[in-house]
Amino acid sequence: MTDDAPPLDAEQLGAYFALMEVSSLVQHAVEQQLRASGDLSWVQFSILARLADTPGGSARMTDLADGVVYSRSGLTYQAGLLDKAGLITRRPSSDDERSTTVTITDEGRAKVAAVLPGHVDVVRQMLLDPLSRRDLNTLGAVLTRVRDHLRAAPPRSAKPRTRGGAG
Amino acid sequence: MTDDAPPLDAEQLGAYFALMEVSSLVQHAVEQQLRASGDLSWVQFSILARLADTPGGSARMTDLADGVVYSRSGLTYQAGLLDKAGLITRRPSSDDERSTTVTITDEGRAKVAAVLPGHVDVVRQMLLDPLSRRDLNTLGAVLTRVRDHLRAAPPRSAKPRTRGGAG
DNA sequence: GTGCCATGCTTCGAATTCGGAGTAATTTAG
DNA sequence: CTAAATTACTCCGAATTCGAAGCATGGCAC
Repeated sequence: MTDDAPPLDAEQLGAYFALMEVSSLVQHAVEQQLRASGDLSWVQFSILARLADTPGGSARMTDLADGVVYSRSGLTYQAGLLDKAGLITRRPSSDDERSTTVTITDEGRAKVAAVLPGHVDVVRQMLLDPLSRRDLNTLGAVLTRVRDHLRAAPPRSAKPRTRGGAG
Repeated sequence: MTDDAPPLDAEQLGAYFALMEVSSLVQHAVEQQLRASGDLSWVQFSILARLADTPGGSARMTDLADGVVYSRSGLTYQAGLLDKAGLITRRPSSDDERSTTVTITDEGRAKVAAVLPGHVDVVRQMLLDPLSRRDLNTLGAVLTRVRDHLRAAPPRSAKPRTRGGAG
């Protein structure tokens, strides 16, 4: 077991709880707005936005799943919904037959364009408004560093693909 | 409608995305750890932790729901699970008969104590390690300001309690 | 005291999520 | 080239989540 796990002090706890609460609140509000303005969930919007931001408007399922923190099966489900709604198309990748290439449709782009202003509004109102430009830069810098750290050393997804060599 | 919603610039987008991704990653990892070490979900842990931190170890459902960003029905469900597991007890409040007072049991406290070290470990490893003390303070301060702002002007939970006479 | 609305919680049905099993295709080893 | 391992995705069942409706209690007006 853990021999010594010194508790977190007030500052650490405060930062942790504030992070979780703020992100929860923001995500909840964004989800409501997205649902009301375009019948989209947060995940669906994330998928569409990511596709819209990609040069060809296409990506493989895996790339999508990596970008969005999401299970593969959940992504399949949502992609099915999006497909049925005509916002994306799916077809086997030409390069790898086992891979599915997802492409955003014009209707999908229109949907993103339609909900984006409201989305931005909510984010601005909830997250950006109370922050000075300086605070914003700092927040971005700090969180980016954390994210890079997480990507470099994921505690759960660490899949040493060559289990034998270096440990 | 939104007449003009100027898009977010790179810094704003970066901060927003980084916030959502980091919190998602951290929550996911914490959830895995909690599940593995004590068969608890994040919400269940939040409930227990909040109760354990309360003087009498008790709280009303409403207070719990306010603290955790959660629907009432979801809280009822989780409280039922926690009750069945013997980690909390529920009984009608002596003050308000319609209110349910939730109290953490000794077993509940033991559970919290059991999973806390691992929980702290994960948080430290994922969030705290890559941050300097200075960064941590800044992060906490900035996020706290955002949270206060959100609590002061909730865009969705705004519940004008005097509905204007009409019913 | 009686009637009416607000509040607190639970139940219900529908939708979403996850992990694991299953299928198909690519890569690697010999 | 053939067999085994790996990778990519989908299907399935179980668990969790939410919003709306329902039930009971409390506060208030009269």
